[in-house]
Amino acid sequence: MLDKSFDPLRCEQRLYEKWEASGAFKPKNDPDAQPYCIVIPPPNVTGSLHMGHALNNTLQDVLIRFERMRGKSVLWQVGMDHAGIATQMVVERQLAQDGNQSRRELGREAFVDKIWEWKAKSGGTITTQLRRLGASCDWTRERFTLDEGLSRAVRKVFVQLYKEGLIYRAKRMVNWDPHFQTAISDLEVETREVQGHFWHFKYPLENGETYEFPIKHDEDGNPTKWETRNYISIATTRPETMLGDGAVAVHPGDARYAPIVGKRVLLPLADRCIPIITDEHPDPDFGSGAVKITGAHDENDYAVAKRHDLPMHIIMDERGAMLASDIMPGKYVGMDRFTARKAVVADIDALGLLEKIEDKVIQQPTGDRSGVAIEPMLTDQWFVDAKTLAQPALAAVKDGTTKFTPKNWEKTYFNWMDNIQPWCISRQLWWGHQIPAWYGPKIDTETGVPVGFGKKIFVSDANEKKSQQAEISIQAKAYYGEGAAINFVEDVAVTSSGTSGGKVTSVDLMHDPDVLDTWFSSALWPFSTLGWPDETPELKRYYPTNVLVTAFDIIFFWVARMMMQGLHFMREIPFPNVYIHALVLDEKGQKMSKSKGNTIDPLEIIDEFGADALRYTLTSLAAQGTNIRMSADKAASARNFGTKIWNAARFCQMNDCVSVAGFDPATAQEPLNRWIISEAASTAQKVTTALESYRFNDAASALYRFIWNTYCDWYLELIKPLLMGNDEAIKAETRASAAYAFDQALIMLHPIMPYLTEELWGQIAKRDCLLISAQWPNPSPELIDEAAQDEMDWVTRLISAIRSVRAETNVPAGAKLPMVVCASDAIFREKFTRHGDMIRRLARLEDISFADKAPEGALQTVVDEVTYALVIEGSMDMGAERQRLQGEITKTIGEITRIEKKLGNEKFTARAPQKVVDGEREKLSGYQAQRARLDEALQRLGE
RNA sequence: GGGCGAUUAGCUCAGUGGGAGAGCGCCUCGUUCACACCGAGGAGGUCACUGGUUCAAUCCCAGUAUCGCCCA
Repeated sequence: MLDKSFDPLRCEQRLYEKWEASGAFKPKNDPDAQPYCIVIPPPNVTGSLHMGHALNNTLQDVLIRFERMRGKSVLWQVGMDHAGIATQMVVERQLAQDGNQSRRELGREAFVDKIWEWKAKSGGTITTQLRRLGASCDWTRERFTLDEGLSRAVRKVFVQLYKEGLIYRAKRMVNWDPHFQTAISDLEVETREVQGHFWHFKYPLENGETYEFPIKHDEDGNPTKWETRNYISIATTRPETMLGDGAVAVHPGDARYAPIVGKRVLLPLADRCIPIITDEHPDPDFGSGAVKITGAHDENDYAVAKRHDLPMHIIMDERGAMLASDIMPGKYVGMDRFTARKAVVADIDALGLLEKIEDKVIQQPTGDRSGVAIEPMLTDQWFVDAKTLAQPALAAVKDGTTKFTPKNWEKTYFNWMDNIQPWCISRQLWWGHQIPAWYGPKIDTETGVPVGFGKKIFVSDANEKKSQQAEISIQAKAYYGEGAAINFVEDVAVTSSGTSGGKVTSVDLMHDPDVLDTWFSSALWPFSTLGWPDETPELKRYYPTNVLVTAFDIIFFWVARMMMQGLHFMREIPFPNVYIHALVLDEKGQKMSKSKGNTIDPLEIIDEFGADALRYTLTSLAAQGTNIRMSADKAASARNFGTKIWNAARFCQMNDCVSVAGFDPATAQEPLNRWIISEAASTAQKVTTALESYRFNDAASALYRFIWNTYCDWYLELIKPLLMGNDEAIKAETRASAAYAFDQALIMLHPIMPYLTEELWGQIAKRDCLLISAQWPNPSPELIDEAAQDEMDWVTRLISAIRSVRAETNVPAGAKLPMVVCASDAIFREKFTRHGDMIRRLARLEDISFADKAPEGALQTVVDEVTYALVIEGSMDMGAERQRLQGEITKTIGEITRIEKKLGNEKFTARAPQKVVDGEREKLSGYQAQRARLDEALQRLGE
């Protein structure tokens, strides 16, 4: 006998282990089975399960379990990425807390060892949590982006792209994170609005020169008043950058400054002169119309500086402190950028050159992980020519080879791909794939002498340090000459080279210390995890994968980059479908975030309500194109749904409704049984179609309706009299049908609520296999019996109508009333012979008789043009009954008027489809007949 | 500034060119041997606004308003 209810905490782990041990998580070893593969969007090794993961992985698991039950050979490829910055941050913080040496004190190798230790001990919390969620991924194939195999793929891709000219090293403006002291990609920078200032400075003209600056204008904009100025006014939100100014720019059409263009200003504090130039960049209507140009520290200024060949002074070091150089006044050297900002403002003020300070809301670029202001900096970095790689990726979506669901996300994808920028892939970190490039000096073509360390680059995709150095040595000797001794050094500051007799005798090479962006390896995920660059059977069988399931905020990170790399290296898209699901918000519709403190921990929901409840909630809310507001209340009602199913199973068990081997649902005779079999079949169609088209909420609600509203509320109630009757044949058929329909429900609900369904599956009957491996329903259309559906529809409507009358006229709930059916034809009597017991029981009737007319003073209701009279003892509330009937009549008249008006419109009858017109006529006559019955009923009540 | 989306019952949200739906909440009744994490019944909505297309618009189109998100 089943317990009173399902106990998730007691069952979940046991069931999960059973599934895993059964081998169900591994692809089916059947060459004829159709392959189906999803690669998990790799969670970050430092991460723990949040609601977004819970949704993302629930939906993947629903698809995976569904396709597995459909008999496909299913691979859910799982794994994690190494999350360069995040992981390094976590371990550095931990070292600091434990009072250990810092990263730099420890040295690179020891530090990386520490990270591996950390990973072994604390990394990958999320994989345990995915198990709790019920994710049925193939753990035997779990991968990590820093695995040997995946690292090999990364090196191969890097080297090939380099040789193809699609990866290059260049000095460009990058987003520099002074906290982590590394470059980061555009996508890791978020713009935050902060309260800042606009400082207006005066830059005096060289040698005290003056000019006439217009200060008043007439209506036509012609100047009417001038003042004599010996300075040019500029404004800035980042005063400290003025120390690196290379020019002041004005718009070429700006007449105010025409007299001084080409002259120079004396840059205050720095005491050097910079030119006044013209460029299209300054907006004459904004501020003073003059702009300071700091070519090395601002994206726009960089463009101007390049156009005019201005010097680009790098004024900060990697920590954002002022850098010693010949242009940097000693006073500021070593000052943090924000300290320097204050100092510069104070010093300018002291010189009397601070014109004014305005408050201003600044769009501050901020590191999404560090939270500090990002500094645009001119540095040497590696870049991917994303524009070129984007072209095939763009085309594949344009021509429908890869489809987005919902489709409108394609626009977002196009928009980003069309405006794609070179992708900065080098990171000044230690945790990650070290860039497989080695630097050496370039041979001067004139003198034959090695010059300019770093100007010559060698690459190798070999796997071991030794073989890399061997390969690089061969390349180096080919370049520097066979006689050159090749030394590998660790520090760029100590490189040397030797020459003798015009030949290179020795040369130092250095491995690039930087690592690649984590996303560089994640982009290879759909094929690197399947074994590439080896031609493994998995790669052959499962690439392209079937669908990528992810949230929209990751379209740029994953989808776009996986598309680019997949197409380039596999010559084929990585997935034909991209399903973009909702974001999970809190109850108030706000993004969940730790800083806001409004997160809902999925594990807490699992602890309280069970994994199934969480999964059902998320699935039922996963409507396309909308976001999800999560709350514990919603999980509670999903839990209640589970309890309902559990108790239906208990009922079946108590009544010996156990699935019968070899039972053919098509042979059922009883309309009631034929009906529930029909309903199960049409539910199967709905759920299958819904899951095939990623309409998860439709699948969930179809199952909810079938199980709760159809099976529990009606079917189980209706079979009670049959099960208590004496007809053994009917009882047997009913038991078998009840068990069959329930099994169907369990099977179809399994992908969404795997634990509870598996537990019931095992408990209520002897089975050949676990539910996870059971076969998905593929009901033949002949199981759908419209006549049975119509008949049971009538039964349920009649019962509802009688219950409604009873409740509205305050008939005591327990009272059993006799009912008179005001119809006498044989077919009708026969219906009651078949279903009388059920109707009597559910409508609480004592006895059903037939007559032409309703008896005086009875409650009456009309269903399908037939009047049913409930005879009650003693006096009833005539007023209430009259009011009730009058209400029904009013409603009916409303319908009649509406349809008559429609049918009275000649254009309608002429132009609307015949089917619609006929339908309306039929409805009209139905309502008219009903109204006649209701009128009679009212009259019979008497005055 | 550009783009996307939303606006339907008290709340959260589905949905459809032809009779407005669910869950939760609310009201009334009920502990009949699956289930009170329940059952029965009920109240509650000019489907944001203004135009247009159509025989017919909550749905399609245009515009307006409000809100949200992404990008600059």
